[in-house]
Amino acid sequence: MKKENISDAVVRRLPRYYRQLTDLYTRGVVRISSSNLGKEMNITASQIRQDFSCFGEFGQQGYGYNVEELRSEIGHILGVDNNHHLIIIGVGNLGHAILHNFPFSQNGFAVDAAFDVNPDLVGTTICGVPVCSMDQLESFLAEHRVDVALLTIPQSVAQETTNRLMNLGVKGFWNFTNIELTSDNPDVKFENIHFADSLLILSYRISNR
Amino acid sequence: MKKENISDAVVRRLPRYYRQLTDLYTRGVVRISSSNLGKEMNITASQIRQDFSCFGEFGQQGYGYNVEELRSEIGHILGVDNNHHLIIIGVGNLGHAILHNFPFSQNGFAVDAAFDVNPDLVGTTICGVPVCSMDQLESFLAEHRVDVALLTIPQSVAQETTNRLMNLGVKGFWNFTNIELTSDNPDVKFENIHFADSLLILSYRISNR
DNA sequence: TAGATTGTTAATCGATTAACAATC
DNA sequence: TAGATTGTTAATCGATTAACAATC
Repeated sequence: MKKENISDAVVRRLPRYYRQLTDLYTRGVVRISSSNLGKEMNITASQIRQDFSCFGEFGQQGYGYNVEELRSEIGHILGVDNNHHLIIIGVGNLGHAILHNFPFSQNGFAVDAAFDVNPDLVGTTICGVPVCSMDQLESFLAEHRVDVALLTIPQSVAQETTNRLMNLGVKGFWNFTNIELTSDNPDVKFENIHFADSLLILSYRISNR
Repeated sequence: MKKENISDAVVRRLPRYYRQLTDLYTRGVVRISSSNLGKEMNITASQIRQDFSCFGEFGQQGYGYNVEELRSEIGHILGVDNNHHLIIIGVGNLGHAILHNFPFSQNGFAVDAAFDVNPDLVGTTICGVPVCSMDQLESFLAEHRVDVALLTIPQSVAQETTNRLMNLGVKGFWNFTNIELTSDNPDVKFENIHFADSLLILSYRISNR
């Protein structure tokens, strides 16, 4: 159990472990060894044991890992039981779609409000989430703890809106705009969904044989 | 100029270079050195030169890189001028949003058709793209070349639909469902947008200090 | 020419894999 | 107990960084 210096590569594998273990759990599998888990996921058993050992000792020699317990441990590491609070900035087509489809609560997030500049939307409620005016950001954040802002706004206002939210204390940004956001506060974390980058990577792969 | 064994890490950086160079180009910047590009992108100059040198010699000693030319070279490597053809499988909220918002043509893709099981949608046209029945997949693919299928369908049918499309010759899958798709044909390429994984990575980062 | 900057080779660093003693 | 499988240390592999001769 080291707990220090967890590499980015390890962290990026955790959600996939969590997904696989959830799947095993719902299939009724009680225990699994690193080598069998590796076979299912196309990962070496070594890597799996190495990854888990960054966070603790979750297995038992001669037995392997208890699926339910390991799933819960990894969920805990990922913070799914932290009851995070999220707001949505920008309720266009994409914001709408995510609000409708994405299982926020399953991933430990509560969506407290959405914000948009469109006066036709302000005052309405979408999937139980009230849509507020962007002018209300300051007053809302004065009263509510917000851990993550989901950004589905035009590129042109993305960085300035991020700055505004950072000044109001928001530390996590789930960025769906296709630009790189920056902060000089190292406590502020960005996670990007760059659609275009993803499609271009696929484009590369199908273009070269 | 090696051209063999381009690592995944390098490929995943290419779209970001492309984005940055597009930005520089629209800002009217004519030339840039690896060290200045590195400063803007928070990457070492070494890495930039190493990355580019996988594909050719695009710079000039004492001068640096011509922005317009380098941008065009990287675009070419990514295949943006290959006129790829794409179909959308599943026109729910997310499929709709992507169809409305995503600049396919800017990234070298033409959207030829969308497919859905919902009879209310079949026969309509969304953003100039005809929505067809899933039953028409076979006949459509018999007549049209399709390079990529964008999947925004329920998890429960994702792998079987993928198999069906692979049998019809589709080699690229842009997967928005939150499961891992597999193929035993090594020519078939998957690129995933795993929303939940992304949010959980952010959840981890904001949970641990 | 002198200064700047490339492309590439060599050195370093970090991540993955292999091996194995510990132990359930 | 014997077999299985962990957690961890050591070995290997690959990716990033540094250095520098080549040259515009």
